[in-house]
Amino acid sequence: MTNTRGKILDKALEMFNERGIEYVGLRELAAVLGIRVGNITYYFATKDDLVFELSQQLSKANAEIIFVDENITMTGFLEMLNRVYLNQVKFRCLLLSFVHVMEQNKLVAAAYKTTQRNRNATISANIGKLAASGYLDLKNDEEQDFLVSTLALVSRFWISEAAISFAHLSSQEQIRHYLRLAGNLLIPYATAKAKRQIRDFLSTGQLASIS
Amino acid sequence: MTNTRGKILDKALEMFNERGIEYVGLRELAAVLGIRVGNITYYFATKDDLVFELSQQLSKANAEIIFVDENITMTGFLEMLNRVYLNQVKFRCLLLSFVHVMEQNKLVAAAYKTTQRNRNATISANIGKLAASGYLDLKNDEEQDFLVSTLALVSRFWISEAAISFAHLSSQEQIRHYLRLAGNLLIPYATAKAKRQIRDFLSTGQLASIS
DNA sequence: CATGAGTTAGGACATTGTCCAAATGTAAAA
DNA sequence: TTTTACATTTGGACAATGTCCTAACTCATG
Repeated sequence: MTNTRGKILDKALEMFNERGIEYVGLRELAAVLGIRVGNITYYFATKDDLVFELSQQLSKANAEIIFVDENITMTGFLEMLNRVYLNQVKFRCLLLSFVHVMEQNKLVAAAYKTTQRNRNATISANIGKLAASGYLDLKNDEEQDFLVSTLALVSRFWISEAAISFAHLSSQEQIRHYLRLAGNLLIPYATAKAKRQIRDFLSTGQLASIS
Repeated sequence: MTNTRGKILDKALEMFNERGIEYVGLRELAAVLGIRVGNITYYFATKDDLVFELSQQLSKANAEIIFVDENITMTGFLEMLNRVYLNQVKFRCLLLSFVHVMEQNKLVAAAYKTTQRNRNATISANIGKLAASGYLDLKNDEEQDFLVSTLALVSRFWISEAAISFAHLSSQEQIRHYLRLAGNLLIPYATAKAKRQIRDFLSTGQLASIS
C-alpha cells in the first residue's frame, strides 16, 4: 500500500501490536507517519472505525483458512488450527483487547456475532467429519459440543493467557504449547490412526512462524 | 464500611462491574458518591491504585477458597471451582479487563504473578491428590499438566467469553455451562466413582448464586 | 488558466487521569 | 476554652486524549 489510508492501517497495526490499542494515541500515530491527526480522521472518522477495519482484515484472513473440508484428516485439522493461531499473532492487538473492543466498538461486535456463529458451525462440522471418517470416536452430541466449546474458548483466549503467563516465550513456542493442549484435548476421543497423526503433528509438524 | 475510603471502594466495584473499569470516570464516581474528585485521589493517588485494592479483595476472597485439601473428593474439587467462579462474578470487572489491567497496572501485575504461581501449584496438588485417592487415572505427568493448564485457562477466561457469547444467560447459568465444561474435561481421566460424582454434581449440586 | 473534488493542516472542544494549594474539619494538648 | 497539629475535603489547573470543523492546499480535468 502506498496510499495514505493503507499506510495508516499498516502502521497502526504495527504500533497497536507492539504497545496495545489503548496506549497508542492518534497524535503519536500521526507523528510517526509524518502526517497530522486531522488527516487520520479524514480516512477514519473515529478510532473505532480504524480498529474495525483491522478486525475486518483478520476476519478475511481467517475466512481463507477456516472452511468445511469434506476429506479432512486429523493432521489437516491441527494444521488449520495452526494457521488460525498464526493469523491471530499478526492481529494480536485485537485479541488482547478482545472484551474491551467488543464492549465499546459496536461495529466490531456486530460483525463478530455473525462471523463467530459461522465459525463455530464450521468447526463443529469438521469435528463431525472427523468422527464420520474414523478419526474421532464420539458417543453423543454432548461430547462433540464439549470439544467445540473448549476449542473455541482456547482459540479465542490462548493469546491473552500467553501474553500474561508466557511472555518470555516466542510466538512459535506459545503456539506449540496451545496446539499441544488442543491435541491433548482430542486424544481421549481419538482413534488409533488419529492419535498417531496428533503425536506426529505435535512432534514435527508445526507450521513455520510468520516473518 | 462507613468511612469514605470504604464507600469509594464499594461504589467503584459496583459501577465498574456494571459498565466496565475503563468507562467509569473518577468524576462520575465522585458525583454518585457526592464527593469531589480530589477526595478520591486523596485515598487513591491513581485509578490504578483503586483497581489494585479491588484486585487485592478478590485475591483475598479466593485465598479463603483455594487450598490443598488432603482428603479432597471429586465433588469437593468441583465445589471449589464453583466457589471460585462465584467470587469471579463478584469482581467480574477485573477479569473482563484482565489483559488490559495486567499490561497497565504494575502493582496488579506483580501481585498476580506470585498469586498465580501458588494457585496453579495448589490446583496441581489437588489434581495429584485426586489421582492418589483413586478419583483420577493419570498415566503420566503430561496428562496432569494438560488438565491443570486447561483448567487454569478456562478459570481465567470463562467470564470473558460468557460476557460476549452468553450475555443473555444469568451468571448461574453461565457458571453451570463452564462447570459442565470442566467436568467433561475431567471425565476421560475419571474413575467410576469420580464419574458418578461429576454427573451428580452437574445435575444437582451447583452452589447457589450470589445475592 | 480556472474549476472542483479530494486531501491535508491546524486548531478548538469536551473529557480523562493526575496533581496541588488552600480551606475545612477534628481531636488532642495547653 | 483556646490553641495546635493533623486529617480530610475542596476547587481548580494541567497535559493528554478522541472528535470535530474550517481553511488551505493539490492536482487532474475542462
